[in-house]
Amino acid sequence: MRHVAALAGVGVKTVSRVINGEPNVSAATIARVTQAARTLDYQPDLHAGNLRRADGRTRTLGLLVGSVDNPFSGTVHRAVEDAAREHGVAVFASSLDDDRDREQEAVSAFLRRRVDGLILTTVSESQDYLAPELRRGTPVVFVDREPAGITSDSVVSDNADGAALATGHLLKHGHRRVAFLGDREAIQTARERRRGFLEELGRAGVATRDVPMVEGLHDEESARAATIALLDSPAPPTAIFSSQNLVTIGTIRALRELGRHRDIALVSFDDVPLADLLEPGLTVVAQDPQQIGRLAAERVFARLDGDRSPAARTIVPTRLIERGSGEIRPRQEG
Amino acid sequence: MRHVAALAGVGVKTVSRVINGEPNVSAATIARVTQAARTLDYQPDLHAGNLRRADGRTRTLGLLVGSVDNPFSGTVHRAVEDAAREHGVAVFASSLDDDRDREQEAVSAFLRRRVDGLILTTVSESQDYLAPELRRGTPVVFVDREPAGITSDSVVSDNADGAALATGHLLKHGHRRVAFLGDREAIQTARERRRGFLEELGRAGVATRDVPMVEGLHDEESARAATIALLDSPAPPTAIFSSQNLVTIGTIRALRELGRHRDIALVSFDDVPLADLLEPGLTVVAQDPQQIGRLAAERVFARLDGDRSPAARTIVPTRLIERGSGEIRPRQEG
DNA sequence: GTGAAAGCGCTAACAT
DNA sequence: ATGTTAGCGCTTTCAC
Repeated sequence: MRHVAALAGVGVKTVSRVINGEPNVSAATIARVTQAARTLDYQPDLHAGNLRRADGRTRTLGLLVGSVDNPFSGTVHRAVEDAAREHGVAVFASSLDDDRDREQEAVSAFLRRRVDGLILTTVSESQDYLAPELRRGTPVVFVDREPAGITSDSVVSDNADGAALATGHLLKHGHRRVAFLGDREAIQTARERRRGFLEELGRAGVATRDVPMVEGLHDEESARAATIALLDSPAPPTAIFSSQNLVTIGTIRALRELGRHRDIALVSFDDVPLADLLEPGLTVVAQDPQQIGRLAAERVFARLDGDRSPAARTIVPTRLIERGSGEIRPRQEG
Repeated sequence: MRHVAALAGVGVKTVSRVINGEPNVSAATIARVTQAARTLDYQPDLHAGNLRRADGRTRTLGLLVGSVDNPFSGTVHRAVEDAAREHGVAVFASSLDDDRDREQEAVSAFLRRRVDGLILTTVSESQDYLAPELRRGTPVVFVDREPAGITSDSVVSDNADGAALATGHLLKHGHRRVAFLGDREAIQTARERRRGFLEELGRAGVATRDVPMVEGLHDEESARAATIALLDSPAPPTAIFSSQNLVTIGTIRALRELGRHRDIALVSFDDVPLADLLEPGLTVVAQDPQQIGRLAAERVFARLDGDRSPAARTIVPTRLIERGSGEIRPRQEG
């Protein structure tokens, strides 16, 4: 900046004024400074400025998602990016991998870089370590999963409701033996989905001891193995509710291998790419990751703009999409 | 930091030493400072430090990919993140959307934030605007597409070769009328894929005037419409080579709609999720986005570690995966 | 083993 | 309309 000032024959503050579009600079000076900056390929150092700037904003935001190569996360990320771009804000993205250490590490990396706001998917038991940061006024919005041990904004799907929707759909099609393939119990959304599933069965008067449940599934392979074991058991289910997209894919593979994909009903929580092109098409309870990302980002920016209203829990509705697999009726025995 | 120093009853420099794990501090002092930092929830400001630090590294990297919600980009991103994490480096991710303005905007945003290195997918005609930055010593690695108007490292798939592979596969299965569904000509990889396609046809002695080609396809819908028009034409193809994943999906939808998915052969450049679960399975020339991301990141870190070797073009091989759709033979007329 | 002073690139506050 | 001075939170250099 000093060099630019020298070349343009003005003081540094004038350069600063031109760069930041502040008033009270003559057109001629603006031109000279702009020209000098161009000649020297000057790029203002945002961080140096923020050190002194009144609002101390880095125009940077930290985003922690399940994994940047997971389609759900990707859509959330994209929505956040779009909102951030409108505000001239860049986004740091990290993958959680449902690993507590990664969560700590990522948050700490964000904080050391003085992000203006945080959008987080978490796995740790409590996010109370964020309390000091919240007190400092940094907006933190939790996405996909709600926070624990702390109060802050969150944007989540209605997991219990969506699971009930899926379960009810299977019951409506005549199933009584509906299996539940769940993720790890440590994951809040997994517990919510199980709750929705069980409550819906309860309302229908299905004895839960008749309900095959497998939990702790976290990837395709474990889900595939669990499905095979389930169908090989003495009292196999006629329908499956799989509570997460990776699990769903494993389940589909297992059903294909066993040649049962046309007679075992399947509803997935979470949409998967190309679900409509499978045969049968995959019936899902779809979340709306685009909306989740957008609302979370809007929340952050509203907070940064001074919104001091109490922390809010925003619920993004899920939607049942019938594509075939969920409308299969049980063979005879029903 | 001043507060921590005061609380611990030491000078600021000592705090600095403790934070950065520098030698010459007594164990007792380290303990006192660490304790004080914890009590005050002190987070060192990385940027303030970098202002003065000798190497001036922000431990930050800028990544520009097609779109963060595209599976190819997501995998590249994830590989870059993993490599970056090992180096304590955070990554800014942005989406290009094949838009020149976004390219400029993103690069400029990265530069203003003083990233240590850049990993870029580009669309502009020339990246010569990066020359000053390169001279300054910032490592820039181009991924997926090679740079123009500038010399720098790149990591790309062998597009022409992959296209030839796909085309040869179709010819081998008896096809003579193979259609080409291409992306915009402005995109370097699109041109390379077309070249590989045409060269392979040439080697087989197929007259190129018999080759139906549609270019400028950029999304599912345009590809779907193009496929329908193609099959409705007086001399429809018996096989299709689709040169990009979104285009492939549009093509599959069209073939399904027309009920031709079991008699028109299809090979896709780029894998798509669940391609093996479609019926017929989708034959693809798969790229290796994980490898592309990893190699690009390694290149950046090698440069940051002082590697001054000439700019290199790293080619990541593609691989033909037979899954059914590419092995369909032409009906009679062949 | 520790601290004081200077300065990184910038902006705030107050000149002029 | 423009320049000067101080200082943001840190690391450097050098002294103790």
